[in-house]
Amino acid sequence: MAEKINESIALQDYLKAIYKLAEKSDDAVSTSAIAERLQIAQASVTGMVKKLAEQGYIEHKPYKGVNLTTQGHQIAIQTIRRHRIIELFLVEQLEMSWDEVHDEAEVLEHSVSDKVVNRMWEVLGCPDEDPHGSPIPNLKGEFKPQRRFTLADAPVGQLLEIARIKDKSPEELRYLEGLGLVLNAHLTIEDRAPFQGPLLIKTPERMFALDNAFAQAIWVV
Amino acid sequence: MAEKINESIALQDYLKAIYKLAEKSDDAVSTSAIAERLQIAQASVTGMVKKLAEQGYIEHKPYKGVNLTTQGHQIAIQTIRRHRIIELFLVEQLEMSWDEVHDEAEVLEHSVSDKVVNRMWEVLGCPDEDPHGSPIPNLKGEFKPQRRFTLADAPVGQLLEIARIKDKSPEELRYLEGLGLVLNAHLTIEDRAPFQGPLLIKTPERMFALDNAFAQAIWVV
DNA sequence: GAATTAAATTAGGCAAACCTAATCTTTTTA
DNA sequence: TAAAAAGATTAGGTTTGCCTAATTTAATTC
Repeated sequence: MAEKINESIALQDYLKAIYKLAEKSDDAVSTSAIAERLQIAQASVTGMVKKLAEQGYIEHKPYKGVNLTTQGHQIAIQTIRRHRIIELFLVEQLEMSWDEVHDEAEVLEHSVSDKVVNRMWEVLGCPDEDPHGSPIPNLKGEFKPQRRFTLADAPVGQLLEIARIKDKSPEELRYLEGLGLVLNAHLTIEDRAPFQGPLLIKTPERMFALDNAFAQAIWVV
Repeated sequence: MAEKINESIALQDYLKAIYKLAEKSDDAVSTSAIAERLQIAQASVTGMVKKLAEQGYIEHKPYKGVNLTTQGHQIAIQTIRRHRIIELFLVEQLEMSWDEVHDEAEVLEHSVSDKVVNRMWEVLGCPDEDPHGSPIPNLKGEFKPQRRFTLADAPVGQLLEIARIKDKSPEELRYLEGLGLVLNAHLTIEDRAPFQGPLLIKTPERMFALDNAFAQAIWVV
């Protein structure tokens, strides 16, 4: 008899975190990973996970991890959609800077109504990418399919264009910007060291080494 | 030792409600009035009022009522400023309608950062009035002073311009709109019945009677 | 001025989301 | 494979902001 519960802020944050973690590992998501990402105590996550499972947003196998159900997936995607539209709106319409919009959007994604988000989206011209180059799902929660690699997987010696930089801290973003690694910039991978080693990158301006950790965050076409 | 506490949503709602109630009565504000306005049980209001008083946002004389302190006043004004800027932004930039923006703003005023609100304000051209004609305080919380009356107090037989319509429900706003009573519209009071009775109003289009309750919500220049 | 009514307050509780500490499970390692 | 370490869960507690019911204070009215 208990079904349609509060779509609270916490709920959305958990589902979004699980979605993002699942995206990069493919496995069931561990409670500790969620705790780490949301900066919440493990025990609290266990408790919340239990509730979310009871209410049908996720599946939970104790000691094994969690997976989103269709219902949970839908909410996660919609939350991400909101987030990205808000980011883009702040950058394009309010002329805010790339590295300050993430935190704003993190708050607003929970309080802006669908109506307002959709108006923003229309005003922006119904884009399918946000300022980091991340895809924006459409109204039905579908992403526009794209063929992309991270720098860590992309072919050596080929001209590439940066299509996306996954969430990084403002400091890291500024570092990358300093190197000329921004959305739509062009570059070539000259060499890649083995064992997850650094990459040798050439841009129109210069040549430099990039740690593999960063390479995994940069998507190219 | 307990001083700078959470500037929570509830806090802002209470201070704003007290501000608005004080504005129209001049007296200390009763807990029941707050309860009525916020749709919260009286006992809950008493409890909250106690906390707000302890923390220095209001002064509370038990059984007598409350008044804002300078600190509480400041927060109330800033919350109202946010509200009005958001409303205006939604109307002007997102082309939303007059009667749907209030509820949106009611939520967003608590989560939009000062930085974003100020960018909105600049994009709007630093206005000093919102779409209802209500004044928007500037960054320091000062209102631009204005000489205005409600229809209930305005002189008979003189050409008036509507400068403000105080918060009314969407239904009521639509009723007024149907009569041609919108922001900046012109009209004349032909006659006013005694004992808080109805007014006889003439607009360029027609002539009609208006209940005194509505007259008190309409400000004119 | 005593009795009724209205308004405000106290008392005791609840739900959401956290937390810490203690107790399992599971995995790793010697 | 037994012991140690890592990860997950349970148990019990906190804070915020709300609720209902009971009580107290103030204002009205007969």
